[in-house]
Amino acid sequence: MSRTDYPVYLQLRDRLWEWIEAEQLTSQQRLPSERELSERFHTTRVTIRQALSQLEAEGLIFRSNRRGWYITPERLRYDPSRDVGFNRYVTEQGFCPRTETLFKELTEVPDWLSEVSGLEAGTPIYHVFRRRYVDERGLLVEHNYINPAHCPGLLGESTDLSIWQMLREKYDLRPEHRDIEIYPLALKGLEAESLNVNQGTAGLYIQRLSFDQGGDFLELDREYWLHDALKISVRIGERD
Amino acid sequence: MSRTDYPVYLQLRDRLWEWIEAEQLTSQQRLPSERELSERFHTTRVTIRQALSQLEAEGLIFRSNRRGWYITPERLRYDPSRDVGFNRYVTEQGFCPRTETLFKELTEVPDWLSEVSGLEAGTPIYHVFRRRYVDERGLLVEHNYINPAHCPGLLGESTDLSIWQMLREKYDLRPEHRDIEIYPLALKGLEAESLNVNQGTAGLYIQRLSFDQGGDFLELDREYWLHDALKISVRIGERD
DNA sequence: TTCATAATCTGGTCTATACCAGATTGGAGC
DNA sequence: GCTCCAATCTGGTATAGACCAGATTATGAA
Repeated sequence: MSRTDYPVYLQLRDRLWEWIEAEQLTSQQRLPSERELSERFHTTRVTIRQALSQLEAEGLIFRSNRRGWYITPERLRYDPSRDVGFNRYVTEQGFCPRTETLFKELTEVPDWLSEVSGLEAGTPIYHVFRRRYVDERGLLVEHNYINPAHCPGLLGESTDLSIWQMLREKYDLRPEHRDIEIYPLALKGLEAESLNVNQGTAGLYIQRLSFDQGGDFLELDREYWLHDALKISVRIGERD
Repeated sequence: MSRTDYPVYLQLRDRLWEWIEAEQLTSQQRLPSERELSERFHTTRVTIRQALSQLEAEGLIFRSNRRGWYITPERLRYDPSRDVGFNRYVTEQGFCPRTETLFKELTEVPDWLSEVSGLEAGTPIYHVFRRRYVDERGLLVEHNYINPAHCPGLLGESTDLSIWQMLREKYDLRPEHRDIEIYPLALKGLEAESLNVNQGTAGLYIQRLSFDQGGDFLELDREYWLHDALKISVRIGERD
């Protein structure tokens, strides 16, 4: 016996879920168009969109701008406390990674970065902006702000692979401690455009601030992930 | 010069933001009703709701069911790697905490818990379900599954304070290592109802699986937070 | 004053429709 | 086969209503 006073769009959400399971749709497969679905389920496009938005919030489906709705791939497991490069841990999980460098520049430390890093505002800083894909779906964009005092000439290197691997192998740099911040936010502006999603799409923000043994600022990493793309997984302890 | 091809609801989002700043609205203050806003900004309720939803996604405002829109309080900082009780770290940040135990029971280990904990399915397990407030806004609900082998009679104690403090002081239990998982999800079912939010509201899921020195399962913690309620903040390193 | 009830206000849901812009597709011409 | 362009398909945006249910407030009786 189902609750009859349940709103239509929630009933549709459940029916769509069941329909997707029954059809055995899998990762990256496309759903029928909204107009077709609204006919099939005897409702309007507005209401079917409400139901689809629910499934989107739950991470079952995602939208590709003006192309349609698709089944969301499995979440990527991610441990921000470790230094394993993106390409490596994506590959280890059986997916195909890709990184695009959207731009890189030598610029000046802005005020907000000065506050968290301890660097003096106006001094030089490397800034790299990259987009990362898994199985050809763009999952995140990332800003890296790197202290050039410890790695002169970094921008001449390729930034399509792990920056930390490069810092380690070329400049013998490794972080001594890190301040990590994580919180949900809405993707907007440059980040939303770069990921080709609508303004206000749910996302997850991950920030990592790395310092060396002497307490010097090494690097700031600001990642903007799609909300359905990852599952953070950390093991604490097993030491002392 | 503003982009004229910008959708109305995004212009409204920005104008609402500016209006809120100009009015100096602060934490927990109420916005005018949607009907009033749609008149004031010369648009329809549907469109104003789109703009409000954007600000909600950004965490600037939140809705209280059929009561209105309110300014979101500052995010709570939270470090899931530490054992500081909820009441303590909320108080330390200048807020007022409150915890309600919605129910507690002695039940049997379900299959999914058996898989992650190593306990045999069907064996007894304590289950506590609580709701936590900050400044009288319900921010999260939490399920605790506790291994009764290590703390007999736990349910007789009050669970409105820190469970870990009790485990530490009464039963001399402390976790040796933890597996933590964090990801965004949609609040639905029991969790949405308990927090008095609409089905599909954006949330953040935090799971902590704790084991003692011998590798025995101690406790599983499943927290469902409002997406705009917290900022996870962890320091890694400064050891070895 | 207290308490129940009625009126009112609020966001939540839903219909039916229209047009837009970007993405894709199909066909004409080379 | 190829390129280019037009037709078509897609989701995205917007209007103008309507009614509902829960929350709040005003009212009036005890």
